Amino acid sequence: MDVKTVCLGMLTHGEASGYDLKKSFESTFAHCFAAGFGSIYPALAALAEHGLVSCEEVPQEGKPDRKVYQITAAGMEHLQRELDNPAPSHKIRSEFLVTMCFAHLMAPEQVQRVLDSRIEDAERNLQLIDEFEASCDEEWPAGVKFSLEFGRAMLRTMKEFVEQNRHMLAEDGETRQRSATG
Amino acid sequence: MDVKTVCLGMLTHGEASGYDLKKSFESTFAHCFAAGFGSIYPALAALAEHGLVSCEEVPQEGKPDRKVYQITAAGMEHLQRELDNPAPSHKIRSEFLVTMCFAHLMAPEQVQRVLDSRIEDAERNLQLIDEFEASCDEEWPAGVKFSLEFGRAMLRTMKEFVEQNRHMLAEDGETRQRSATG
DNA sequence: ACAATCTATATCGAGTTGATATAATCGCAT
DNA sequence: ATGCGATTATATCAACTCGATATAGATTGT
Repeated sequence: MDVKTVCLGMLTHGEASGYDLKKSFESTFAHCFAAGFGSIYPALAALAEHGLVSCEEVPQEGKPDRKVYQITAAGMEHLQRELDNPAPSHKIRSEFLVTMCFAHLMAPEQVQRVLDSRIEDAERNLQLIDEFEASCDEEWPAGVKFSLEFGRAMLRTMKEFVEQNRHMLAEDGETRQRSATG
Repeated sequence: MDVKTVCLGMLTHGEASGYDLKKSFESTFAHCFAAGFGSIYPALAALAEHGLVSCEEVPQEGKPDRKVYQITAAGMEHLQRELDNPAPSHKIRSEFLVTMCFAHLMAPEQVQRVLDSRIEDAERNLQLIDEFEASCDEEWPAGVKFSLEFGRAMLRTMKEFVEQNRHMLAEDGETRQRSATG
């Protein structure tokens, strides 16, 4: 599954422009799948080329034309085939955890800064989910709610884990210097 | 931070070939950072070109030469600068969660298959962490332990969440058909 | 009056993914 | 012994993604 498929899925909620889809990536899907304009626009172009979406160009004075995309019957079929994968992936790419693996090469203050920023990031993302759910109660299908609650549960665990285990990396400035400087 | 930096970090544990590093990506780092040969070999080549690692070609009869890489002083400095990032990222890319967002477009049995496979995947990964920790108690720095325990905590939450909330997606075959077929 | 932010599209280089190719050796079962 | 698959080991390639950058009028805030 790539950005194309996710865009296709988003279009089942109704027609949208690339800009609109970007907003979905930053709200509904923020906790599970990121995509920038550099992926979205080529994806929409490819979908249109294969007849999976149709595009209506809405002229606007001054601004560039607003290109509004709509999923086609062929697109709907394609999406359903993509959703047939029995074991969709769930991947982590964590500079944070890699960094922590090398904590013994870092200044202790830097390690604590990194842990603080991870907690802050988790809190920020929890708040985003809260705000999103508050702003649109009811209208989303159960799966979206499931996905958001999943994200919330993971973020809570992340925050609590860092808070409760940061002492593992709070060196007393003795172990580190020995091994770092020989 | 990219694959280059992670390879550099891995080499602080001692010299290794691209093949050896791949094994690290599949064990110590499996829960936080994936990389295949298509990333690792170009990364090592680029690191060697910039003098951040040195390469010793060990000829082997029949097999291609084994290229053993070692981190240099310049590489060590570079690594430490990379580790200075105060807010390293932690990214999710989840085909699973995207799929669940569109559960209302899927056959109910397929939804349950996907949930089953997610639980199995979590169990498999928890087991991998258990095995890895059992096989090498003591020798890893605290940060690696922290990172592994973090992975374990997240996987446990994932498994429990799916087990306890899958009923949200267990439709009674009534809601779905109405909205799917009109 | 001016700055910042928003709407809106698009491109590009660098980096990554996943598949594929090559080739000898090792363990094991028939 | 012979054959099979797994392991050791490197490498490439097309397709895809990321993050930065460019453009440009409209709106909102100070």
